[in-house]
Amino acid sequence: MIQKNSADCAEKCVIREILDVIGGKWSIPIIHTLFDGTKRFMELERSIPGINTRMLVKELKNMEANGIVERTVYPTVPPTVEYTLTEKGKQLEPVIHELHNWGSKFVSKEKKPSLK
Amino acid sequence: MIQKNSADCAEKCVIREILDVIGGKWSIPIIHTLFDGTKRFMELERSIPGINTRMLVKELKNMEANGIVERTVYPTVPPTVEYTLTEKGKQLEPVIHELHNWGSKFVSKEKKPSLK
DNA sequence: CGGAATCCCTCAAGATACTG
DNA sequence: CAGTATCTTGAGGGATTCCG
Repeated sequence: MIQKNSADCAEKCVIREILDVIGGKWSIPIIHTLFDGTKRFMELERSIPGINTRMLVKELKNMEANGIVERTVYPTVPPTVEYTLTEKGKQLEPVIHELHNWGSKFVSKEKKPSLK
Repeated sequence: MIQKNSADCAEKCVIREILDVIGGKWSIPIIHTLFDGTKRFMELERSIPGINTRMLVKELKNMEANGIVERTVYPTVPPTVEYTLTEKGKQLEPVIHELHNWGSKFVSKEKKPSLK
């Protein structure tokens, strides 16, 4: 039996932190795109339909701050910036896989009312 | 065309749907509490420090609409309402486990700047 | 090209008070 | 007890313009 108080809260807090990283609207699409390998800023922008500049910048900064992606700047003119998944970021694969696995079993087979 | 393939977009959409279910601030704590078994409304409220009535109701309704929990009403006075994880809800365990597993490897060891 | 700065809007989330 | 009903705040997200 799991301990029900302090350790319990800690576990929830950890998951909260994770969701702060991958819970954003564009986090998964970005990570998913970067699974293919290093991408430039504009490549990401083009690879992810619907995202806008500000959101991409914001998410990338958040991910960088959380050690998910690495940002590399090449001093060219015009500037070249590349984004790569870190080891920490790459290890999100089983998480996303499990998410997708659960989803393929249940979600989108039914209709969700989306009550407001 | 623009996308690599259509299954790619579908996959992302599915994960989006999942995060709509478990991405809420209180979703995981509630699910986690319900892993212990059926709980009454007030038991949930007491088991989850910091949550307020409105949020608990809202999350539970959302989860019920998504087939994660089942709501059972007993016609007593005062009313008795019980919440139980459905099979679909129970199968979130590997997902949460994988989330936690990733988190315990990386999160909370470093410090997150939480830049704005 | 890769952002930063601004403005704007919607909605998640919180605090309380009330009710069948 | 198990919720509604309101009001309020703030964060997340979007569109656009500007800059080195």
